Amino acid sequence: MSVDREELLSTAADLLTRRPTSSMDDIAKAARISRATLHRHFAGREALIRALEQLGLRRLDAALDAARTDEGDAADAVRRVIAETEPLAGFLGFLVTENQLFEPGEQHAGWTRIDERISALFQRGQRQGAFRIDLSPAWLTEALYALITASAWAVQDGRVAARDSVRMTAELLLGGVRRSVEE
Amino acid sequence: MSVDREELLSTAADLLTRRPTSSMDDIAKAARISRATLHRHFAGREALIRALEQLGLRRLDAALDAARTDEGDAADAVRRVIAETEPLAGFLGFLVTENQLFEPGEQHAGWTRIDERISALFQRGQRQGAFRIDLSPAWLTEALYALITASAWAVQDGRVAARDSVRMTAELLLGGVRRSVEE
DNA sequence: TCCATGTGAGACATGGGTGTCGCATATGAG
DNA sequence: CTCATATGCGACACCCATGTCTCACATGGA
Repeated sequence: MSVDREELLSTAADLLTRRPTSSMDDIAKAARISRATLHRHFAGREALIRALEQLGLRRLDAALDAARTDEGDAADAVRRVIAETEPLAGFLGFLVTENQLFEPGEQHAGWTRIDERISALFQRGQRQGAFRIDLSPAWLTEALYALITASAWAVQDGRVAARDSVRMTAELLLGGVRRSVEE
Repeated sequence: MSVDREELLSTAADLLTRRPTSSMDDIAKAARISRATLHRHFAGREALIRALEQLGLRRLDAALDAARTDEGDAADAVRRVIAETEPLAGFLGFLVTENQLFEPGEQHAGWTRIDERISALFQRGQRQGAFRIDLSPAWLTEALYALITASAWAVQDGRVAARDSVRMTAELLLGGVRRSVEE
């Protein structure tokens, strides 16, 4: 009888990832509940988006845990991060877009922790001599987000094959476009 | 007396880049004209966005011309592209976001010509042996857009210094994160 | 069985943006 | 100067999403 809040959030996330402009009514229909019930669980659209943001943060945190960012070779860790976050890419893209759309220039507190986890990985790579030091960890973190999101959209638009997505993203971020001597 | 259409579009572009959710009234105020006059020049918000898209395409075309994409070393040409498009980055980010928001999965015809110009540059680099061939030109093109936009947002948010923006973007795209032997 | 809780359906008011119109006014060309 | 054109201002209706409410119904536990 009662609605599973987590499942409701997942459904909303899926729908909004595909159609970012979906209304509360659309979301309710997708979850097979009435709009009234949706409002009973989330005070309003604002509250729903906030909850989705928290969901995204939890998922991203879990993905970073699974990627074991502080273990082994830094480059391999970056590859694992990309592989683990790839299923979240579309959803994260929605959150970033939503954020950029309604409060450009501001940054939510919840993301700083995630940023720091990723930034720490790049710093580790720099300390160990595997990564170049003339690119700031903050910029590398931004670039990682951008490439993961771009990859998801490119797959969605059919410009990149889904099976190549992770490799393309990782290889570009790690090695760049220029042909290198090593590897 | 008469309104300069180009100047009006530029003003709208500036405002929407800063505040993507601006209403027609906001745009009219920013251009110091009445909302009625704005509607006399553009049938509606839809038409205005379309016109802004055309403006973006023209500016991007001009930037690619200025970058002389088919001259000299391919890597240098990529650097020039980034340098020339950097002033447009925020505006292009708005267009991409708007597009992704209202018609995800679709691609506008006008962009394919631009895509092909950039893609051709990457292909040239691959043919000349300067660029690696295991990353498709289509993906590299997407990545270029993503990094330029991300760079603009990072600057806007204060996470990257404006003076480092072009270098950071170009260096990451060309060389990647991994420390390389050359250079 | 009885009752509390949660849900569905629909109605309702509200707010904000949009699109259109009429009318007064200012500008520039002839 | 005269007139056509373009603009400003305000009003109006319209649409859509949102938020709230009521009432009836279903479910599950005591």
